[in-house]
Amino acid sequence: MRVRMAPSPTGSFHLGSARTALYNYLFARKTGGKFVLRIEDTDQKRFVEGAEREIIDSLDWLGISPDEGPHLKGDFGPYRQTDRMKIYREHAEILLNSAHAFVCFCSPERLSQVREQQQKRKEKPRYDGLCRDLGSDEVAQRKENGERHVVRFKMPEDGSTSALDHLRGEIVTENRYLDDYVLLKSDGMPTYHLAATVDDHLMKITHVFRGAEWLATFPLHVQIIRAFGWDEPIWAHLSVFLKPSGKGKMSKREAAEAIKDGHSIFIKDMGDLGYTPEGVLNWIALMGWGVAEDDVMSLDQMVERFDIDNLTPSPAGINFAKLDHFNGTHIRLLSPEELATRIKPIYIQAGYSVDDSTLMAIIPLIRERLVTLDDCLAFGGFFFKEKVDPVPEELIAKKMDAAGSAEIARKILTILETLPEITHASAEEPLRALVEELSLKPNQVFGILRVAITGQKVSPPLFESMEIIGREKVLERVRNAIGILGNI
RNA sequence: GCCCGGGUAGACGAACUAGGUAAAGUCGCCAGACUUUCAAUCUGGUAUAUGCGGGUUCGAUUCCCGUCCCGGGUACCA
Repeated sequence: MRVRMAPSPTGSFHLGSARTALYNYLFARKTGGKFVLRIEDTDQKRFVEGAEREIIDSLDWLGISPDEGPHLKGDFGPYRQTDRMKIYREHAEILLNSAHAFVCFCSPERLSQVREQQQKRKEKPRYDGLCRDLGSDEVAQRKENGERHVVRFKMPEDGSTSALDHLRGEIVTENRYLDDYVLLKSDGMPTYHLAATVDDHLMKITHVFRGAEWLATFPLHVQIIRAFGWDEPIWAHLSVFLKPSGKGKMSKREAAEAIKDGHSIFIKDMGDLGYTPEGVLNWIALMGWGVAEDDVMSLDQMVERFDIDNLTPSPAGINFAKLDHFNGTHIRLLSPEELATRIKPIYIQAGYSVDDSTLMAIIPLIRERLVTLDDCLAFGGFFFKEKVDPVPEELIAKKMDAAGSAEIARKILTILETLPEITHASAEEPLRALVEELSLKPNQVFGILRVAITGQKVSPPLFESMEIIGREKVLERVRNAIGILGNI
């Protein structure tokens, strides 16, 4: 089995493309086949520099790299369509010779005029067939004269085209609704329709999983393949992604705004936002794939369970809450060592100097609190700081004033100073005794201490944290807090 | 306008493509347990709905007709 992902380098690699790639990858692995990356760069106007690099990088980041592609070896190259121009011209020639295509000299101006008139008459705009039956002599002559021309597919005028989509079944379209689509543009470049069908055949693609936006020209592609007399691949048109509400597609503006909430539909942003490849993969896998149970899956598990019969044709709303869920779940599935190597760069980038033993020590304290990897800053940044800067007001316990809180802090200090070592085991008992003695809520006493030690109201468990921070710094931070409370 | 898809709780999706009890499971949300904050974990709850209206049928998410909504196409873009 051979499958392919054929993006055009015209913009950022997004969720939809990623899922198409994933399904292709899963199918290839499942069947022991090959996953091919082909760059469809025939549209020079929309070409974006660096987009191909981003596609490859995104695939690598996700861990679903292709087996063949422009950056890899392979027996079916070249894998970039602009490097295959000769092939397309030859194949256009074949269709011309078999009368499945014709040369068309109509100017864009004439075509838009025709369209206008058709629309005025409430007809469907389509090519009016002026050049459909030009004699070969005339064609040769006009070409000789240097007239600009394209090659169009000669769509049968009668009958209908039946195409089989694996997810939807038979899709029947009457040929009179189909157009004489352009195959070769006047600049010599092929259109998608020619290039993709030719390449899929030459690259021996057996299954085409592509976006549902191709459904409209699906009959055309089937027609082209039949005109060549080739075997068809199995087709599956994957549903589109909708905005979170499930109503309508996400606009460019909405996509840009998602970033402000820490979300993105672009794979290149995922790492920076603290998402893991495992989480993202699991998330997109389940948009359009009905998995009955145990839906937390590793890539290997997905390969094992993937089945194109379980794919759904209906559109799926993008649900970022679910991404958070899968991300957190996969973070907790990581080994402590693996998690450490992933968050270490985040601390370093934030300017902390990180020693590995402290890092390993805090992993058990923060791992189940992380939704995204960069949450490690919020939950564990204070471990690596020389000193913390509590917000004065936050040091004041509930239902108490600054003086009262300072008083408690002093009592805490006294207790901690008597301890030769501050550990979970040694500190908990005396501090709880203090809570009893003052008849306060644990929350009040520990709250003061928490803010003093960590500089924040929400943190990993207190006693374990103090143990890691060490006696010296703990005492210093408590004294500092007492000072702050005294100045309020 | 026309053509082609899609429409099951707030979201994803089950109910195997011969019409036979519709909503399993996941996320979210709410509550409880645990508790030192936040989580994690466990338990319970939440949502009466097959877009809508007809028809065929003993019986319709499934078949037929009409209609609405969403998406794609209607390009020398992919």
